[in-house]
Amino acid sequence: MAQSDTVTRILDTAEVLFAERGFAETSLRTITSKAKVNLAAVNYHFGSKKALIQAVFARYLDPFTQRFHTALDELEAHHAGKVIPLDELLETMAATVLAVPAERNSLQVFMRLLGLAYSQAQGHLRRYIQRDYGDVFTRFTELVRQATPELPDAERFWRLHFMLGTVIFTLSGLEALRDIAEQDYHEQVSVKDLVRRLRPVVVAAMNAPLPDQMQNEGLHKDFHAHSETQ
Amino acid sequence: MAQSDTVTRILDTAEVLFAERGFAETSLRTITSKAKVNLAAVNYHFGSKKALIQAVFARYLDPFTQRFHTALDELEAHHAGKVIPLDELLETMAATVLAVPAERNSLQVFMRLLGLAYSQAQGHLRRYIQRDYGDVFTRFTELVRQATPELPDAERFWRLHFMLGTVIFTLSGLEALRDIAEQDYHEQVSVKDLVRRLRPVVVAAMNAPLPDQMQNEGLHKDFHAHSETQ
Amino acid sequence: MAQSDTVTRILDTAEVLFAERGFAETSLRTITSKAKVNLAAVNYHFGSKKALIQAVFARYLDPFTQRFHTALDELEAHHAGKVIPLDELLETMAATVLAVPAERNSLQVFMRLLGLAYSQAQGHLRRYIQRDYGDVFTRFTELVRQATPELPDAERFWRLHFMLGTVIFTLSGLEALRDIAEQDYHEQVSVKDLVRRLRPVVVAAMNAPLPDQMQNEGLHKDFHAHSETQ
Amino acid sequence: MAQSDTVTRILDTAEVLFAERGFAETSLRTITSKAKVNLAAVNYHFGSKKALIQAVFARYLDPFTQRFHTALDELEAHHAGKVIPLDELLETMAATVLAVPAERNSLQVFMRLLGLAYSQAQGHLRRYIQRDYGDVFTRFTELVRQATPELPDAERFWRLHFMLGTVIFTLSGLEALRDIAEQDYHEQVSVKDLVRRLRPVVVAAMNAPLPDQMQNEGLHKDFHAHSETQ
DNA sequence: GATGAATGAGCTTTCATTCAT
DNA sequence: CATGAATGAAAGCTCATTCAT
Repeated sequence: MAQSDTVTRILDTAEVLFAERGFAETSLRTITSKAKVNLAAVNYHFGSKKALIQAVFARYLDPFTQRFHTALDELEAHHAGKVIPLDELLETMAATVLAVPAERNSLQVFMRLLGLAYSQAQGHLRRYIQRDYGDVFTRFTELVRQATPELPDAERFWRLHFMLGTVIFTLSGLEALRDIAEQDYHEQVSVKDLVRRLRPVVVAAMNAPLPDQMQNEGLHKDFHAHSETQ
Repeated sequence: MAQSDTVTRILDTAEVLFAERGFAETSLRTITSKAKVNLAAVNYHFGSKKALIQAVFARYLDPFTQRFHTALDELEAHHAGKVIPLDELLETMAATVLAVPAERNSLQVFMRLLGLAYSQAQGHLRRYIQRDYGDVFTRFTELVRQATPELPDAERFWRLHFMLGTVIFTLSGLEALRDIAEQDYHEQVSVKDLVRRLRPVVVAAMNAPLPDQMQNEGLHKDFHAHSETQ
Repeated sequence: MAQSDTVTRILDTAEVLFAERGFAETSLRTITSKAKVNLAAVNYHFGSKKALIQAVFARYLDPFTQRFHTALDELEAHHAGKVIPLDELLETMAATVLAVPAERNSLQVFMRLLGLAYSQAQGHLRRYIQRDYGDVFTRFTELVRQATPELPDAERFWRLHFMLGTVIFTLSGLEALRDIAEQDYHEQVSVKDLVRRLRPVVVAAMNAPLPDQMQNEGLHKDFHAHSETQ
Repeated sequence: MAQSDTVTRILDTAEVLFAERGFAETSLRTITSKAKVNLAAVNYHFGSKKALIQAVFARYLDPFTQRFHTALDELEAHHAGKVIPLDELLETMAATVLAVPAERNSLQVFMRLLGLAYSQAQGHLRRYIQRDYGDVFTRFTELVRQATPELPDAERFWRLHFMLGTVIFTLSGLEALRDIAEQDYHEQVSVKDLVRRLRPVVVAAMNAPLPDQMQNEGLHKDFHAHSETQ
């Protein structure tokens, strides 16, 4: 068996299993036996389980960042120094996200990885992503800034993360939600359907009116009546 | 040591550790040694690790569902059979969510737990929550339906989950995001600030225009140009 | 709940479970939960699991030894100093064995317990039985000795145990064997049937000719041809 | 350390310990520490404790069935279609049983396993033996049938099991009985001695006169006087 | 007299990793 | 280059027993 074969099969199998069960719940034994490679092959080729996780991630993020940079280059060239409209930015990102995954399930893997990267407080994954792939996000954020000049910086930061949450949560939990939706509405949803549904929502969210200034807490009593300071 | 003491200490410790690391990554040994109780105490009081996880959820969800039912009762009484506006529904929910956690950090813990419950595809947790706590969500969803009569049912379902993703992602990753925001915008964000920011976004998202009908995939080529069927 | 009630229920439950699964495979938890008594009740009433096991035995062996002594008294009185024939001794024993158990199945339970007591080599049970109930067996053995004067002592010892094996094995595995017999021969067997079948076999076995003296191993080659020294 | 070494040492050690204490009373920790192999080695090589037990068994039964088939082949060839006398069948079986074990104690293991296989009502072991090794016993039983044409089928079935009980009980409890015999009769008994003693007993038992027909229960009152219906 | 709570020891099994070949 | 064997650590869980009330 050629090396590339072994490595690829490990990655393919790991990707699917990670998406199905999570990282801790997926053992190397399960991966290697399903991939029909030797148990020691993961450690041999990747060094450790953690490195395998990052390799699974890299196989996604490397082409993504490359394509995304290229797509943003084209977009900037096309608009020739003028501001790029928000919806075009979002559509470009969506198109790139959808363009990358070659196999079934892997978009979900990607989203789940992103979700974990954010939610795990200790976060070796977050640092790893920030370090290796932070540039393209910074570039994208800057373009969004130019497209929404009226938004205060902090507000934009939060709204981008609100939307990141929407997308990651929806796509990483896709399987579960799809089950429920199918059961309740007899509707077969594809990722494309979801992205179509997401577009107007994300645009509307980004363009929502600014919140009231919080001049005095007392004025918002019905909303925050029982909340404690956290 | 009184029973309630041991049980409470296990729950308190487990809650924090689960939220920090996830369920699989948190061993009973870690929980019990940190809680300074005997290792066998978890199995004695809860029966299994799985049952402990559900007990951690129950401690949040039981008072939540109770309060939420009460709050919805009051809201319905106040509106006397007429349709309750969407923003009042959302504010009621937000107020209830904020009212439940009694200790510091626990809103974040709760949200992180909810996020985990959704993202674990095999989902004994999801089934458990659906079974034991589904009623109040069904009731809430029905009220939202009356408040948004123009939305198709499926669309409403997805938008509610989009917003659920926004809220869960933001609040569960609060610590990490707070760090970044503070670093970049020198802004101290509280949960209240976030909720204030969330309100117009959520309302706008729910009221966003309907997506274009997907009559023909070819028509949306700039959006889906490179995507494969998933 | 009266004490006797608790004690009796523990004994009743333990007896059945021990017979079904063996001693080590039956936990106090299983016993107490099935008997619907407190987990600590066994230790409270009996002191330890080992003591419970012995109590289960005592409940059978105490009345057995008492009745057996009485029956042997009567037999000796009836024969007035003369030798008691072997078949009368055996029938007396059989009758006593059958007379003891009061409930359904409990003869089988008793036999299974006896079998366990013998087969467990470390044998605190064997010592316990020997110590507390050895007398009546010694008395019986002596009477058998008088009834079979031609048998060397060692030979008699072994043949008695051979027959003990026959009886214990057959009666303790009664359920399984009954299934097979019923399936193959469409025959409903009762304990009485078995005892009827056992009688001529046991008598013939006890009266079998003495084995050849083992003067030289080479003379018995067809029998021991391939055996090693053990 | 070569694989065969580790596997063999585990089997050798397990065999002895199982025979000494039983299965449930023998922990993998005890086995592996005594065999001086890693605790995980049992699960690595055998998969589970249950599989180890069956492997211990198989190491005995595989050569036994093979040899026994061969020996019966030879016996049939020698008698050229004519009926094989009972004592030759029994001696052939005894010789095969004794020929197999390579190490000390393993005959006892074998017998104890057989005893357990029969006495455990739920019986995963009995099913396993029946499935994998039933053929040779069926063949043997048929030859015994031809050798004892005068015996009713049911009677033969029961007598074979009576004798099976004798053999299993005696040999599986050998250690205990040996202790007693040594103490009482100052006699060193070997397995060979026992087999020599067993031969005439078994033959006599198989050839014992048929029991009285049970025409009327009342006629056997002295035998069953005190017995209840079971 | 009886029990719910608690405990320390030990169980089988699985883990990621390493090693010798 | 690759792998079967092996390993130390740790996992979840069950055990008989004890203790405070």
